[in-house]
Amino acid sequence: MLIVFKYLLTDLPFIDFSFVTMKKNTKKERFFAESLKLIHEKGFKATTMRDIASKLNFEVANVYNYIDSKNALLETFLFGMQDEFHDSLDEILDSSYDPKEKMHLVVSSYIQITSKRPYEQALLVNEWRNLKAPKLQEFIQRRKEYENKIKILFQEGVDNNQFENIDVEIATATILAALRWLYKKYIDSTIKINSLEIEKQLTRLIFNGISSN
Amino acid sequence: MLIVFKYLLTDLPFIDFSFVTMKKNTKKERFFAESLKLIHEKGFKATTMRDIASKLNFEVANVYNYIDSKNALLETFLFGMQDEFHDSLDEILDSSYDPKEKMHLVVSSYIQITSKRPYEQALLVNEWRNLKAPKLQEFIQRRKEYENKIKILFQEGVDNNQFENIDVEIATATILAALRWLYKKYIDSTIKINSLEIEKQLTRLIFNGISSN
DNA sequence: GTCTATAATTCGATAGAC
DNA sequence: GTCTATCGAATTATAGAC
Repeated sequence: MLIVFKYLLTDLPFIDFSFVTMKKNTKKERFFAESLKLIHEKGFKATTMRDIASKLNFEVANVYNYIDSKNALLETFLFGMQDEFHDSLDEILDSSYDPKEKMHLVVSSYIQITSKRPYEQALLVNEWRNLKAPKLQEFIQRRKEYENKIKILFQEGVDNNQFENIDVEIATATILAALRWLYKKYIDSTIKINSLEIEKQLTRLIFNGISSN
Repeated sequence: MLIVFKYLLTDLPFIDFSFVTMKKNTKKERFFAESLKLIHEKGFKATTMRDIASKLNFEVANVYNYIDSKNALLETFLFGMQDEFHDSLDEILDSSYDPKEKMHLVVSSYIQITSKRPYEQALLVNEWRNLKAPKLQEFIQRRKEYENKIKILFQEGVDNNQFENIDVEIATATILAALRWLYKKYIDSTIKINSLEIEKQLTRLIFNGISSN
């Protein structure tokens, strides 16, 4: 069974922090786009304000025209992206689909978001550890809530006999792990990627595994 | 089908860099064990030589009794761990099992190594980006070779009609992603973990997915 | 918005005595 | 092996002129 609910994907709430995919008209948009790429390539800690300034052909002090601090820059990317995933998940869970259909939708929307913001997703996966004291706990807390929602959804599917009776923690961690690597494909690939084909293959892997018959 | 080849797991080549699981008799062993944990918890860049010295209750200069540089410390952990995974994989691939049996063995040995060295595995997954110029390329090259071997193995299984005809890149990335998160469970969990049960569940997820029937 | 200049701190690493 | 002392470099961030 393979169902694609495209209508929902185009209805995803739009949050305006897509500095990469948007046309870089204003200097501010270009600042965030270049910063985002730099942080992805070098890592947050290894990316200095001088690196960013140099990339934009101006001096270090000018960086502070756009942001208050280096950490605020990271927070902007991470929490913006986290909001997007949460809003998308909540919309799916609030629908009347059954657990299996909902899980299909989760996979589908996850791929959709990743395809639109692969660099932000890379930061979400790799750089969240660099958040500072109050923001870090907030981030971890929200991520835990996200994972809990997936756990509950999976458990409903087990109770429903739509999913195999697998340990909920292991299943959830594995499903999310199967989705979290995908940003690499969108960033590294030289050719245009067909997200529908990705969705088909990843869905097959998550729901039916690699074994034939 | 669920086969566990335990004999092979106990035959894994032993590489003596297990600073965590070994009893910490000598000061050197304790130095590496505490450094490893610190780097995992704070991240490599955020962990200072002063942090390490403080943890071991001596002064910064003493750190250099054990290592030549901060980067050499990271290299020790990462390349030691990489060697272990490679040796284990090569031994499996050199056997006469069929592709599906070999893939079972890969999963099994991967879990085995992770369970023995969860902190080293955490560094292997999260901290390799901090390697410097010549070592970084070497690391990436070796990891690419590892992934290529898995790709080839999967393709053999497809040709063999044992695996579904899924895109090799996507399948390989997903299989490895399903294994790479596991170190967290061994580090975070308070209760003793049954690796055989983990193996059973993860194998089921990878080979048959979450769907029932 | 852009620059120069610099403050204030932190970090990796070394020298050299004991 | 352990210590004190310190160097030199790099970093975030700010002040203030244009």
